[in-house]
Amino acid sequence: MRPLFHPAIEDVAPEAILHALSDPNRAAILVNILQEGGGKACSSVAALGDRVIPKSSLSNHFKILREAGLIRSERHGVQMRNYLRLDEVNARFPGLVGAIINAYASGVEGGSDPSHDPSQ
Amino acid sequence: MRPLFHPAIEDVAPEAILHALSDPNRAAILVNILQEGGGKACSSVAALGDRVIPKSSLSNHFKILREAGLIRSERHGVQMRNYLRLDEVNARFPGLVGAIINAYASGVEGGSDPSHDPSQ
DNA sequence: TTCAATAGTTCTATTTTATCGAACTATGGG
DNA sequence: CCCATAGTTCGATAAAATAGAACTATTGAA
Repeated sequence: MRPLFHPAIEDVAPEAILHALSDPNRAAILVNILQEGGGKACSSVAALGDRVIPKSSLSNHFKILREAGLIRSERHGVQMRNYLRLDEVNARFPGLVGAIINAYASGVEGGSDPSHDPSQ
Repeated sequence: MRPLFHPAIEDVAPEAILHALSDPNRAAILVNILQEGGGKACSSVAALGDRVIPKSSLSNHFKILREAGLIRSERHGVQMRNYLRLDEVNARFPGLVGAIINAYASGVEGGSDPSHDPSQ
């Protein structure tokens, strides 16, 4: 099994990030990891909303996030832990990921905090 | 020929915008329109960089931008003029389009003005 | 050390989406 | 009416996403 490719931050392309996050599932995974902070396993996001995602699809989603430069995946024992590369990505593309996360949050995908009204 | 669908701004989804702009050609078209200001015809962006885009593909790109809520297309005589819906989109998703344009600009895709230094 | 369980990856077939040439439609002018 | 221009739609092919099934890696027993 090849050892998981992580692009250097200078090789990360905007289109890859946009493509990765143009899928609401993947955006939700990113937010999920962000909320944890400490490295999330694939299996712990097996369901997003009411939809159960097959693990082959999940694995692919993580791969796309990884190869877009958004996350780093490390094996810890039997499971894989995923960490955001936010600092690097923010240094390269200031405000990009934040604006995307805000955009998704302004819709009504109230996963954790549906108690406010953003912008209007 | 159906009269071109433009979504109401409140129906515009973040994933549609990200998907639309995850294609560098479409991002370049958007920037192109932005630089003009006054309504750009499809045919006037027939080539982006060194690549000539077939008009059926171009038409499709404009359609995707339009249905993502990013542009408005109006027929003026024999041609179609395309206008950004930036104010609306910015009101709904603050900073999103700007961050995306900046991200693309920080790479070296100098389509029309290669005479400057893009940050690093 | 062999076996089983867990966590993910890879393979493969199927579906979905994108691309682009060719044909078509719309508008304006001679 | 006919032609030119500008764009859309159609249709065939190519590329990408989805998800079930099989495989690999790691850990922890027996």
